[in-house]
Amino acid sequence: MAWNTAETKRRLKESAVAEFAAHGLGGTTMERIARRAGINKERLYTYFGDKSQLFATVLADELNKVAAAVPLDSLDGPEAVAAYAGAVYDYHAEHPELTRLLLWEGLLDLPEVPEEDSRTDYYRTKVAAFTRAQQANLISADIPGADLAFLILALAGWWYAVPQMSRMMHADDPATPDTAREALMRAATKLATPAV
Amino acid sequence: MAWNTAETKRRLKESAVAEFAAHGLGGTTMERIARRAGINKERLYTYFGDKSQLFATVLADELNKVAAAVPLDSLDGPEAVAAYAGAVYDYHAEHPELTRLLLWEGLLDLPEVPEEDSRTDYYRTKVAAFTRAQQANLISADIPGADLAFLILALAGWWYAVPQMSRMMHADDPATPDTAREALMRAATKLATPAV
DNA sequence: GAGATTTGCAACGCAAGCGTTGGATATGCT
DNA sequence: AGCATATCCAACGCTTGCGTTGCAAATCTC
Repeated sequence: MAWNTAETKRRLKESAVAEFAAHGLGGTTMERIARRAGINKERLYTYFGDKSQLFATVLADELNKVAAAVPLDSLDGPEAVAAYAGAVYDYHAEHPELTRLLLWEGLLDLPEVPEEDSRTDYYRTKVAAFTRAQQANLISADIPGADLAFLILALAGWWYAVPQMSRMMHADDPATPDTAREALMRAATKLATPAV
Repeated sequence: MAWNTAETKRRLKESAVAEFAAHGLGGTTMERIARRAGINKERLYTYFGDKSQLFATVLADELNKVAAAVPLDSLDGPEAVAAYAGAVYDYHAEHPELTRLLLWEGLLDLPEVPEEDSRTDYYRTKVAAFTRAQQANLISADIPGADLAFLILALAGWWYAVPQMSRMMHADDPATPDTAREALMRAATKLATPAV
């Protein structure tokens, strides 16, 4: 069997993403990352350094993807904002590991956020799309662009951050992914619609 | 010195809340909980069982508080909804540990949510306040009450769930607690105002 | 194809942290 | 006072999991 370092690294990182997303930094063991990948534990150390370095690497690589995630060029009205919110929601549904990594990063309160610069750039383009649409009077301007963009992401992400709260609040009439998505899009539309 | 079991238990639990909130289940050690409380580790085991039982106990006790947290009797209009959102935001600011416990609980994805019944009751009263206000035509009814209530909490909580995202999105014009609160209240008002 | 280099792994040393035990000190009961 | 019981803790055993080492197999170099 031919050497294939790149593939080995890829498999280890893929496995690390899954384990860290599922159990966090503290709950994950190097042993299990290696076993899941079907590769010896020692490879992790030679390729990625110790556990916290591996975690930082995984965060850096994967969370750039989250920031870049859903494309957003221009917003021509409240409906486009709602469509964006829906797309973000769908992205979370398709990539639960990345969402969880993002939340774990928030809880860990790291002094330095990995890849902060490039991620900031990605977010900046999203915010710019909102402010541009506001200046063109296409969507409501009574909430600052950065805040509006952030709150739209809040509406889409909260379902995944505290699923147990959703369950308890919808005890009498359970939320399905569809009803949640529908509510979210209506809310996004309202936030983006100018007040009369 | 007289025996004071109750006080000892209270101090241990207080310490456990702080440690679990700061480091999560995996990142917390029983040793440190005990040391922070100035009490021997063994007490934890006789009083609360093992680590995961202690964690469950802490969650059960503290998260009931979160659910009950901000009183909400009746909502007489969109401004009242905004005031409620602001109060929830303030509560998060004053009790960051409890917010973090809530988020950790969400990430752990426990099969059974501790104290689910009583917490559900608390949430039910919040949702009821929203649906009642909707039926009385005091606030917008185009988003189902439970979803609206849930999304209001999303707006207030997201800042604490992903502070790093807030920082990156506000890179050009940093958010302060005040601007965040202001944006949140405007958003809440918009969500609660009937469409024209 | 001999030697150097790289990739891989089983087995190990060692530290951290969980949970326990044996005994000391304080309180309650008679 | 004397016996029983409850509270407390220092010290310990033992498991888990981090990070390493020594060696084998595969690939590259000349």
